Parts: sequence; C-alpha cells; structure tokens
Amino acid sequence: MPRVTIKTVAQAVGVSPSTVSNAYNKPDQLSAPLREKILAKAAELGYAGPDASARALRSGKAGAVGVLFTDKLAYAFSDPYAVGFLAGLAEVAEEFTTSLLLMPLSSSDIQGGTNAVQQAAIDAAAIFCVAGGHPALDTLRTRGVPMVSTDRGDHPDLSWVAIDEVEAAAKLGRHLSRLGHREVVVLLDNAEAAGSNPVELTLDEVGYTDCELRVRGLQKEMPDARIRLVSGGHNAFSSGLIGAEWVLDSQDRPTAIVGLSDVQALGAMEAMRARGLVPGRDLTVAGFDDIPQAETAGLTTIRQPIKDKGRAVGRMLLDPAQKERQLLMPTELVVRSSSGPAPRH
Amino acid sequence: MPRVTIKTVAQAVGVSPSTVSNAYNKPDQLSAPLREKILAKAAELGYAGPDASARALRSGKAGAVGVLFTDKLAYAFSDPYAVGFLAGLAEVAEEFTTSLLLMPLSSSDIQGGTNAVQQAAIDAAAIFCVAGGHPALDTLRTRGVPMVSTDRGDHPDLSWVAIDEVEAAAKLGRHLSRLGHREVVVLLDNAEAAGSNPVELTLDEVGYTDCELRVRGLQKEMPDARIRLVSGGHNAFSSGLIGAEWVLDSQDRPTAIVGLSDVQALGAMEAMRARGLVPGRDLTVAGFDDIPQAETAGLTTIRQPIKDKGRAVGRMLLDPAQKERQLLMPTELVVRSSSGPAPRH
DNA sequence: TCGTTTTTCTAGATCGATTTAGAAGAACGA
DNA sequence: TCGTTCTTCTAAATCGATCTAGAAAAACGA
Repeated sequence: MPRVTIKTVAQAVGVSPSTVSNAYNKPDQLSAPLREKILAKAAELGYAGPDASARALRSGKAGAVGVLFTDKLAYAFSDPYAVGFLAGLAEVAEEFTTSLLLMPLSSSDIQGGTNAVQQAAIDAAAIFCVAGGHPALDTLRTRGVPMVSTDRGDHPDLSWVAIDEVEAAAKLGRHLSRLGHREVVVLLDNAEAAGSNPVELTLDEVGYTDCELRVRGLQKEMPDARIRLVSGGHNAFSSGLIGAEWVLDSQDRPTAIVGLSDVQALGAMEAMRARGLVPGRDLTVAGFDDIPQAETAGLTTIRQPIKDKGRAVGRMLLDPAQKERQLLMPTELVVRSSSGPAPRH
Repeated sequence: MPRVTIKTVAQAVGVSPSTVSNAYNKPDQLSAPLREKILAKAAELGYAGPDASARALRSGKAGAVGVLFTDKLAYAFSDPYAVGFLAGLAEVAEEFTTSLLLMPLSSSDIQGGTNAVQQAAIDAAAIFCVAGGHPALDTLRTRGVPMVSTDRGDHPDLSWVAIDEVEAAAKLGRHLSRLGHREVVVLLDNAEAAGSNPVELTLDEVGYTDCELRVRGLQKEMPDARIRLVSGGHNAFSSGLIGAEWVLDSQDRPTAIVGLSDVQALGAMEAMRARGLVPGRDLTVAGFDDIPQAETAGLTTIRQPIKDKGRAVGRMLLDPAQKERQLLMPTELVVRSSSGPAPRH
C-alpha cells in the first residue's frame, strides 16, 4: 500500500499537485471552495500535510534551529543556567513557530558524517558555551549555517550575545581582594578531568576561552594572590563537590573558592557543610551566573541575565528585524552570606 | 555561484555521485584509497557532507525524535520535573546519536499546516504530559509517527511509560486521611485559568487525564473529605503561589493543600510563608514528583523516578531491542516536615 | 586457461514536495 | 466588441541525496 502523498490527493480531487501544495502554503492562490475541497479530501485520505523532509529540501527551510551544548546533552540539563538559557531561547522560537533541535555533541566520526551535527536539518544554530575551536563549529560553518554564540569569538564577523567575562570576573576579584583573600582556588570544568580524580591545571591547559578570561579577570584585580585552578570534571554540582573535597582535604587550603559556575560553587558549599565548615566564616565561596538556588543557598555570585541572553540569541537567529550582531549583556556582583573576610593567621 | 553538492564533488574527483554517497554512508562499498581521495576533495571544496534534508527525504530517516510538551515550551523549563525527564531522554538520544526536537505546541492553524508539529522532520515522538485528545497527537498519528507517551491512554496499542496515577495519589490520600485532614484544596494547572484570577473547577472541567486520576485517587482514600479543585494557571511556581494566595485569603481555608506538581506545592509554601504560616503546623502542604527542591524545602511528596522515565521513553523510541511497549514505574510517598496533623477546632 | 565469485563502481529511478513560467478563462473598461 | 488585466490553475523542472540492479574489473579455484 503506497503512502499518501500530495500526488495522491491531487488525483483524488482531480487537480494538479501544485494546487494541493498551494492549498497548504498559499491559500490566496486558489479559490476558497477548492481549497476546502482539497483539505477535506486530504483528511479523508489520511494525509497529514506536506512531508517535512521534502518541504525542507525543496524550500530550503527546515523550520528548526539547532542548539549546541558544550557538555553531554544530559549534563546540560543539570545546570539551571543552561536551562534558563533554553527557556529564553524557546520563548522566541515559539513566537516564530520554530522548533528547537538539541544536538548531542559527540566527537565521534566527524569525518564520516554520521554525527548529529551533520545530520541535523536546521536553518541556524545557537552555540552555547562551546569552545572556539570545536570541530562541530567548522562543520556548521562549511555547511553555511548561520550561528550565534554565547561567547565572543576571534572572528570579527561572528554573531554573539555575551558578557564581558574579564570585567565580570574582575568585579568578583575586587570583592575578594578587599576581603583580604590571597589564597584562591578556582573550580572549573575540564573534560580531561572527567575521570574520578580532580586535577590541578595551568592557565594554558584550561579549555574554554571564557573560563580562561574569567581567571584573567580575577588575576587582574588580585595581583598578589596565588590563584590555583582545579577541576573535578564536567560542569556539574558533583564536580564542584569532588574538586572542593580534594582541595579541603589537602594540606594547602585556600581562603576562598570560586566556582566558575554556580552549580560548581554549590557543590563546594556542600563539601564544606559535610566538613562542618561555614561558608562566609571559615572559607569564602563564590560563583558565577546567579541561578535561583544561589539565592536560597546564600551564595555570593556574579549575576548575568541568562534568560535574556537566550531571548537575544533567539532574536538574532530568527528575527530579520534584529540588525545588531554583537550584544554585550550586563553583569552584577551579588554579595551574599557565603563571602566574608579572610581569616587572619 | 552554485552550491557544492554531492555531484560537484563527484565531478571533481571523476567518479559517480553514488560513489561519493557511499564514501559517507557505506565505507565498505568502496576502496579505502578512493574514499580518502573523495573525502579530501570534499574538504577542499568546502563540502560538509550530505545535505540533511535530502538525506532525510530519500532515506526516510530524520535522525531526530520530537518532544511534545503540554505547556508553552518556555514554561516547560521552569519545572525541574520536565527538565529531569528531558535529561533522561537526552541521555538515550545521545547514545543513539539522535537529536531532540523540541516542538512548540501552538494550537494555531492546525488545518493550514504551518504549525511546528507538521513541519517537524522526526522519526518518532515523545509525548510529555499532553492531554489525550490534543489535535497535535492526531496529526502525528496520521503522519504515522511512532509515539511514546508519559500517560496511559485509552487505546490499548499505545506505547507508554507511566505511573499508576490513582494508586500514587491514593498513597498521599491515605497519609492525609490518617493525619485527620477533611478539608483539602488541590492545586492543578488549567489553561482556562491562565488569566490573572484563580478559578475553582469541578472534576469534569479538569483538563488532563492524569490530573483527574490523581484527584480520584485522593477521593478514594478520603471519602469523608471535602476536596476542592483550584487552578492559578499553567503548571508553574507562580500559579501555585497565586492559587494558594487566593485560597488562604478566602473565608474558607482548608487544612491541607495538595499541589499536583511540586512546583505548584512550593508556590503554595511560599504563599504561606508570606502570611506567617508554617507548613506542617498551621497547614499541611504536599506535592507530586519529588524534584530536588522538594527535599530542601521539606515538602512531603509522591516521588516518581523521573529521569528513569525519560530514559525508558528514549529506549522505547530508539532501541529496537526494547520490546516492552507499556511500562509502569514505581512511586513512593516521601514524608517531610510540610505535612502534619490537622489542627482541631 | 576458463568459468566463477568477489570487489568496486555506476546509471537511472526515485523520495515528496515547491517553484517558475505560463495557459485558460473570467472580469473589466472603454 | 475588443484588448487588457486578474484570477485560477497546471506542466515540468528542480531541490540533493540514496537505492536498486547491474556492469566492469579483479581475484580465485581447479
């Protein structure tokens, strides 16, 4: 039994396939009675409208924008920051009746063409916290897919919605510096450390550009401080926990721990709690993002308007009226109980 | 300047288009040296692999599964329960190198064929908390898209991963009944009430089947209780807040408030806090789902394994080895500080 | 050496729609 | 009445790949 196509319907009604197509896409190109007759016949035959793939091929519009996450897709949902971004993006996508295609970023088989980024039928792509040199970006570029990133890249013609990472981190650095902190550990995500053991990294080894920039921002305002970089794995609560445990149980405790994301900082707070340490008194903890849980936990952090970031990316991707191609969002230091003066010794 | 296609590459190398196609899809169908030559030439020409839409059309595989949410897409991300489901689903999708297509469920123009569900190029669809009779489901059905729902439907041949809603609610009902509650308000989501004013509903007016089933479960174990149904809008923290405010400020206060989702219950707790009422002492609050925040807030709730639910749906959609078509997940009553004995009067 | 099997590659049809250019007929103005 | 403009509809080309069936060449066994 052959599938019901536009041709089947056309024959059944006694018109040309073009007319059936027009009935769906250009209602003003045919008389109303005929259109209704076609639609009725289509329903009768069980025809659910033009095939998506065929339409996408011929018209060159897929009706979907891709979303690329750094981490494993499943990880992405564990960070409310990423979820907030998605919510903003989804809001705009909805407005333009466009779907969101979440693509897993498996590094496998880039050459062979069997990875999701190459398979994906999309009109444009949102790049969320993906390192500049990632092969998937090259793939999209050669495919000619317009992209908007949440990081400022090197190319001057790149579109992005971002924050001034250095300046944002500098605000936090100034805060910590004034509180007298000279021994700082920065918790960051790093795929290399994805095993079980936390690792200490040099600035050169830090993967993502925005992480690097944040560290530089801290250094800028804390020239006398010793800043160590530690990773407990992917960006997640558990990595922050593991990384902080390692730091807290070592001989060489810092006076402040900075998570490059709130989830990591919250993990660090949990590690402290388990050891009877009080954030803000025994040790200062700070994060980035200001996710909802940060307020509940009393976490000092750098706020960035994440949902707005998602919305802005969506507009750049979908709204032709949006001319601005590079947008800097504001950040703000939010001081809460998790930060306090460095203990004297 | 014409686009680079499989044909361009074929001509440049001096082979047939079929061979180039095989170079990407069936490496064992051609000699290794030729394959490399083709891939090299492709890279040189800036060819990023077979066009997704064309491939999807010809091969009938889109490489993506759709995800359908009840609410507005943007709302969906505000409920950690939905996010947890997505995380589980994404995990399996990643394993099968399949993308996730989040489709906005705008009810507009179902006939005309311009809505996202009809535009979407997908191989299968996950239906998350969508009411049985929703037109989008009919669209997918006629399109012949395999579906797995998170609700048990009426059709016996439907695939689903669900919980026993009645039994789950009954567990909570038993708990409340033993605590002596006879005056209960149930907070549920309802599109009709999406305006500013909360509404009180009858059981017939309740939209989603699973909501109805939960109410029935409560009734079953609380035969003497007066159970009122109130909606403050969509499923969200704010709706729970609004609904509870309305209830608390009325003449006719209940002794217990049950949110049909934790986010709504948490909203209700917030409304109490603002009025100086202590959950578990002045009024009992309970929810459904057991999202992470429920533990922090001390919310009594019915736990369901949400991430596993997502994983199971993913397996049913993507794993051919998965034969089971209907799966009942376990639920558990988790008693925390937000529930206590009904005050005597 | 000759037939048979295997490997490697290709021609041409096909997937299901949209688009372009234009035909046929109706409506219109003078 | 006749040319012009609108409206309504269609034929045929096209989007970019994959698939089927089979040809050509190479390898093999006896």
